[in-house]
Amino acid sequence: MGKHAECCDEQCIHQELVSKVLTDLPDEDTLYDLAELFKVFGDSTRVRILFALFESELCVCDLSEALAMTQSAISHQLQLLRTNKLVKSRREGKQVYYSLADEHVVTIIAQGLNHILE
Amino acid sequence: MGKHAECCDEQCIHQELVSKVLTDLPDEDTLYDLAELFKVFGDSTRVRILFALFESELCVCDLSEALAMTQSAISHQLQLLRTNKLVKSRREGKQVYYSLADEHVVTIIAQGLNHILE
DNA sequence: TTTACATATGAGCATTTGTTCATTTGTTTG
DNA sequence: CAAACAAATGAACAAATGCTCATATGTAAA
Repeated sequence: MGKHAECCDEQCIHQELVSKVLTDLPDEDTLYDLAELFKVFGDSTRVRILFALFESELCVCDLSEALAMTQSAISHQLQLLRTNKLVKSRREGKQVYYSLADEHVVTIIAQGLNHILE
Repeated sequence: MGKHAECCDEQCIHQELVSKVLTDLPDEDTLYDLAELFKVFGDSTRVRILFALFESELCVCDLSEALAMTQSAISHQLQLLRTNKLVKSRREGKQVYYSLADEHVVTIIAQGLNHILE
């Protein structure tokens, strides 16, 4: 005990509280996955892509045009969004259409907006 | 038009959709702030700190002990959390107690959990 | 006022991240 | 089949990030 908290004399540590925190903390995997999920929302390019998809499904080219970014940049970000199950894709001929994977995406972004708009 | 979408021949672009997306996209500042907010949640150390504060307010030393990290590392992250108004602090003697700034924090994390737990 | 303790902070460094560029893959049309 | 187009992908590189270490600041007790 006190292994990492050599910063202070342990007399300032509230042991009961710390113990409770330790038992109630989600497991490492959950914490990691949760952080990874939010990391995906933590980039304005990806947020803009998601907002764009609020309207309707769009192909890579549409997104590229709407966000004024290269096809490659958009495509890379779409892969990341897809890996994290925030968007899904559907191929139709030469084009691939992307859309939101589920309603969680909308809810999470709405909560975020709530916070920054105070 | 088509400035950045040299990837494709514009014949694949759905102009009406793209136009609608452009008018409905939030302004740059909002998008940036939103991404910045989620970026804060996008790190497992910070997520762990927030989870710990679900229990009760804790001093830096408690957090350092609970998360098994140095006081400096915790302190740096707390500053970031404070700057983004996710936690607030209260000094009591030599110690500084941190707690969640508001309920949005809980709601946002809950939504994130919902998503990863499918 | 000196000493000790709790926290904050700046600089440095290794790692991660987002974009670009070049190329490849998949699909349709001639 | 070859040619053209839409999208995906790997490598490279600059920028951002999170931690460590050393030190500074703020507070209380001796």
